[in-house]
Amino acid sequence: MSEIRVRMAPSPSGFLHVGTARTTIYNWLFARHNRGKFVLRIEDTDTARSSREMIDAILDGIKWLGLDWDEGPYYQSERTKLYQDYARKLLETKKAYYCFCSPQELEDKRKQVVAAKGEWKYDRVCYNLSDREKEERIETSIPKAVRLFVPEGETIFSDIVYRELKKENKDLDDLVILRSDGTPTYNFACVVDDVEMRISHVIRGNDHIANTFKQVLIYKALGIIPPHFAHIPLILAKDKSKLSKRHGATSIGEFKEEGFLPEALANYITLLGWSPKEDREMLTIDQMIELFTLEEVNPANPVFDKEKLEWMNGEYIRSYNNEDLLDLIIPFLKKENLINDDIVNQRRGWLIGFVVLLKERCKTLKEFAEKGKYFFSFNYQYDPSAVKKLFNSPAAAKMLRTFWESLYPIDEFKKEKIEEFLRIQADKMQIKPSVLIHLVRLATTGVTGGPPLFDILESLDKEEVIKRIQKAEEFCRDNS
RNA sequence: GUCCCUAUCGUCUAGUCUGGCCUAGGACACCGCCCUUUCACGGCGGCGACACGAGUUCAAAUCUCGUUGGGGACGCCA
Repeated sequence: MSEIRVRMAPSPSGFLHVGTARTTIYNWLFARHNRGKFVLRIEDTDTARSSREMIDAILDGIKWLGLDWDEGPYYQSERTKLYQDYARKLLETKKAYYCFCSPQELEDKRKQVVAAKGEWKYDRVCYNLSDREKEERIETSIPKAVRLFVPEGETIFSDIVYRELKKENKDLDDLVILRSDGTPTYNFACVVDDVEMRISHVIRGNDHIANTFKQVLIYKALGIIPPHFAHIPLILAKDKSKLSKRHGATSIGEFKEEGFLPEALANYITLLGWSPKEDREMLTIDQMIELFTLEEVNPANPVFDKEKLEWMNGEYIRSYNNEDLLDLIIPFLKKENLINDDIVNQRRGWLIGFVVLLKERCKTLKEFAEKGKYFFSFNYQYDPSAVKKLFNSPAAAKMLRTFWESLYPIDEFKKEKIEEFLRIQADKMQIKPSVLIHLVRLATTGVTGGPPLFDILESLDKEEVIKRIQKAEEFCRDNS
């Protein structure tokens, strides 16, 4: 068997979308599984909609996911002459012909036909021109595009995911392969590049199935055996419509900002439409490479379920070692202005403690900054519904006062010691320890949930704890 | 409108190609219990699906046809 070569060919008219990301992963996994090559090609023939910024965003997204490429990126915009050579070949062999119709003319005709409830199809006026008429138009330099002549019959190809796909050629019309400005259209550039790059397997979204029939026709006209095709199902949003901006995060960059780990996202996305069987879900990249096959890709379109991605991300967070995890969290803490470089350099041990306390409670990296805000700042609000229940009486204020006063004598502010003192105070007040615990938790963190209280208090340290409880005592008094 | 694809719990899926092992398995979510100062994590349990209708067969989630639902494509965009 000849070398396995696949390619990903994003068009830089947007950021790296989850759908594109998954197609990239499938291509990459297939290449690695078969010890083949993965080529990156930027389809930027539409210069008006392409920008360097988008290209970089896409490249960064691919790298962030932990993927790489063996060749490229190639840029179609730099290969115009190549496409023209191929088009010339087709003109010479009469598999293609010049079309002098202006876009405006065609649009008018199309509108007319559609208005009369007819089926619009290019009417081949230019194909039917006499030789003299053709020469005349060429001489007067009327802009001319090149169209592929679609013969009668049917076009069939075998798809690795969808099995045999068939289409009557009469349902296709003579497609433009070279625009009047000399640039290639997508289908043509795609075929020429896949040929030139010796692509063995074309793996892309199933929204390209209709294009594939046209491309197969181009291969045939060129007298070249087409590559293998594998169309993969499209990712849908929760309401089963196409995944778009209004459904929340759809670009890889957004997931990064929300604190998702690349390996979690890659793992989850790979499982949309493919299963390793044996009820396995948590897969390392190496395991995915080993197990991935295109034949097992499910042909139906899956729905993107962010909740499951969050669960999976939590699994990855919990499996991380604390040191590495902290490094991943630091940017998020900085972004919220909770820490600065001094704290990172001088209090790393303390930060590790913070990570340990929150790691089982966060599904994303960003949540460390959200749920852990009170570790760094007194700038938090008391949860209103908790205030109603707990900070509602002079008695509560008194309990808080008794407790913070009792903290002064503790010289070693360690959790065991604090707990011991709290239990003694509760006993003296003739209340259950849990009552006091809840009060102190709300006072020192503003919320009712979170890591074990005594760990939090030790982490905050004595001065800070006393200050916070004093403030809560005041609040409590004003509130009752 | 025309053409193409698709259909197992709410969601991702195993099982479908090679009918019987399926009173349909797992995961997320949800609910309950246990652990526990709280929230989580973890453990245990529960809820929950073969879209519908014909046909083939001793036997159908699995094969065939139709219906319905969903998706996609119909550009001198990619």
